[in-house]
Amino acid sequence: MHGKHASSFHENISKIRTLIVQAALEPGDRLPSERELAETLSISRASVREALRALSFLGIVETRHGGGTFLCEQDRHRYIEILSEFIVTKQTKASDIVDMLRLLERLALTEVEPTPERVALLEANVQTDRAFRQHLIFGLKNELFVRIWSEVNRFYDGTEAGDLYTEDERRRLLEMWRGAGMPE
Amino acid sequence: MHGKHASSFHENISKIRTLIVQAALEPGDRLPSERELAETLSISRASVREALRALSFLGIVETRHGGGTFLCEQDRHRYIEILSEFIVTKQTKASDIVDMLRLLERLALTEVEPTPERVALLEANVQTDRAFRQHLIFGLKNELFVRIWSEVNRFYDGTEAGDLYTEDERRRLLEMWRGAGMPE
DNA sequence: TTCTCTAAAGTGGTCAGACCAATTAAACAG
DNA sequence: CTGTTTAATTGGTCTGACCACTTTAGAGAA
Repeated sequence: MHGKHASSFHENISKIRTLIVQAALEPGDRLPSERELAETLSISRASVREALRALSFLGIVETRHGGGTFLCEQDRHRYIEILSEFIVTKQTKASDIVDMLRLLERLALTEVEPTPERVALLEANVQTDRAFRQHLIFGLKNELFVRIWSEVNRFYDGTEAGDLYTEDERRRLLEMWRGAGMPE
Repeated sequence: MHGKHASSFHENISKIRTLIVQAALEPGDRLPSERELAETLSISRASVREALRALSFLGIVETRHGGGTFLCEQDRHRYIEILSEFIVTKQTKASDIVDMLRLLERLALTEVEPTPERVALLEANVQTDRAFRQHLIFGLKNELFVRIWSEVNRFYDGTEAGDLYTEDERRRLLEMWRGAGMPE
């Protein structure tokens, strides 16, 4: 027997966070490279990457292709409290939820470039309301945005309210998007 | 042969979510195995895993070692649980906060009609970043939207990061808005 | 048959090495 | 010193393998 694989996903995250603390890294500083981390922590690079991806998703770390991995501003954020509050108290009007989703998704249309691939992707999913909206949102690269949308949308799903757009509306949105092309 | 890298992290998440919807999976159902997903979506298993990890963080999916990957129960409890977890970790990229605010405010410009009164109001406040943006947002009638913006912005204020736009930018936004005029 | 137990198959978790893509730093020419 | 080119660094993805855990199917005993 060999008892290897002593590492686990959460332990790896913990290791990296410990390393950040012990190295006295400050917001903006660059972490060791993934290869270096792998060797230092005695885990594979793939595991390092999964841990870093999680830290990135949590907003602790930021990666730049070819540049390195950097420590984010470690600020406390209230926005999740907001969402939890509005969910718990659920004083929110259902119509506000719908409006919110429509606004966010419409925003995605104005902010994301309508490349041929993206257009094709949406076109292929125009028949399914939820799939269509998901692809719309995930076009944005802002993870905070995706998270907020996910939570609001989950709430919406809980209401069993059916489709947010009709297929005609979705097709019209798609046309408008393709037609828009270039801002400024 | 190693060939193309047509995939990206966000696209992969999108693909998997689409697959979940199209397969009409219900909470508790098992997703295809990672290997199967990799082949179906034409991406590597490593990429599938990174995407699944993200979905796991979003509370959409749950993995069991040796058992499989399952769609989460989407009841309220689970959902509060996720939020509380986010609250505990309370980490978010500052850049995402900034992006979020800019997106929301830009959205307000496209959604709110530039009536003479509103234009005058913004013009009167164009010298102060905070006031300008606030009047922008309050043009939207969606309470949830305003609430989320308020909280996110409060956090932003906490960072003492200074103005979000320069005065020139604000003036340009104003001009763009006034020029846009009429939707549909 | 029915039950138990074991071996095999299936699935997520990890690892290793390779190549691609973007950035950065160094070497170079002017 | 400045701008350009080249090499090294680093994150992103792919492939294939093996480990650890779970589930399932089949063999064997009652």
